[in-house]
Amino acid sequence: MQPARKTQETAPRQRFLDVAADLFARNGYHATSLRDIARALGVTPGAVYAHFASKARVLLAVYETGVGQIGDAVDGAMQGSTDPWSTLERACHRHLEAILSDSGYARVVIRVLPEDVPEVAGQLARLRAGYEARFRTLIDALDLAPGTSRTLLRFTLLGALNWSQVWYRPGLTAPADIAREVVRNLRNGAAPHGEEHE
Amino acid sequence: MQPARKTQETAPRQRFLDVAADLFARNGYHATSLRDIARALGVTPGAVYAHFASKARVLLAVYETGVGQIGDAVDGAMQGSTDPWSTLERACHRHLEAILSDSGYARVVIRVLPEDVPEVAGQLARLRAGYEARFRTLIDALDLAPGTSRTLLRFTLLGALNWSQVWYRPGLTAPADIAREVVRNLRNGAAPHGEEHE
DNA sequence: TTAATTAATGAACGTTCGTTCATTTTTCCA
DNA sequence: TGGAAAAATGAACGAACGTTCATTAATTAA
Repeated sequence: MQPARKTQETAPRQRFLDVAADLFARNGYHATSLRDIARALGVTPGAVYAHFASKARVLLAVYETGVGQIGDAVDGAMQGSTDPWSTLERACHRHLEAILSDSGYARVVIRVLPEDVPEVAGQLARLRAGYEARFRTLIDALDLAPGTSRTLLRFTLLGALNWSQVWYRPGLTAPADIAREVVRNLRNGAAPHGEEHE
Repeated sequence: MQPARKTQETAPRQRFLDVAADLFARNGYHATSLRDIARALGVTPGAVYAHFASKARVLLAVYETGVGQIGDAVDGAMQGSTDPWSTLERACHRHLEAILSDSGYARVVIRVLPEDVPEVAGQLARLRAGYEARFRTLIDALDLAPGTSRTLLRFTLLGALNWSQVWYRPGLTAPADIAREVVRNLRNGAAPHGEEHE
């Protein structure tokens, strides 16, 4: 018989990742030291190296989990086919919830830019791109006015959503409401309906 | 006779600011050391302190210039009254040109977040807010569909514009084209005209 | 219970950081 | 041209950084 999966194999590693995700999300990568992470766990700085080869690898592991979390959330919004705009709105809702949540994992993916950490920049960028591909799919499914650039629409949407990390404070408009209005504006415009300029 | 304005009074200080703006914009605040700045000028680290009290003060000075540059650019777009949407588009065009330009000053204002530098966070935030007030004015002048949140529209627009720092590469769509399409999408929507969902 | 494996220690390493300061060099105006 | 003011030097400071490693403690499997 195969030995049962080792119990709690990843438990201590997990604890490191949890606090690293939180600190990276809250203070950024460069402003967070390994000593900060160790201190938050009541542990010595050297302990990190029993689980990770370097600080950059810690970030990479956080990124992987973060992309997984937010990717799963958006995937959940994509299945169960209603019309493409509603699907997009649901995906935006999930995306916002993730990047504004208490969990640091997803927040790190938006807050820390790949080029901030050259040692793993390529891998971070690939993870990010893999996630964002979902929005390419979502937008490809839309019926758009002729001449509309889907690429620019994607960037516009992601920018509008991700920038919320800069201004959002809990207690303001809920993520669901933000998603609804952003998508509505991008779909039908904020100008009064019926008005068209020549 | 008043003494002529001291010739080049600000010349050396200016040179420090120029390279600091460039490095802060390119690599971020924490990833840029005073030694990097000094090295780029062929000068000793201590030389910085003949002009600035601390690294944070260097950033603050860069921020002030940056907010001034981008503010002037947008102010220029706001006078000469055409219709409010065209004015907004021109302002977005200027905003994009500034934050994607070769000059680091304006880029720093978008790239470096106030809370990244606690020593001067309040002052940075105030400078930022003073600049962004222009967009409040611009959006207040728009005729909008009932129920549209002007605040959220402003955040959406600024997010869409500012996020371009993450994806924009020279040679892609020009700032003028980006501004035109972003504003068009937010005004009339990306969906085919005439289509409305129930 | 014991042996092997995993986790963490604690001290230190070399480096870099922001910063200080007495001294020297450069610049500018009278 | 001389003297004041501005600018930069160069060496050093203490602190913090990421990282290493022989050693000890804790956990797990047989």
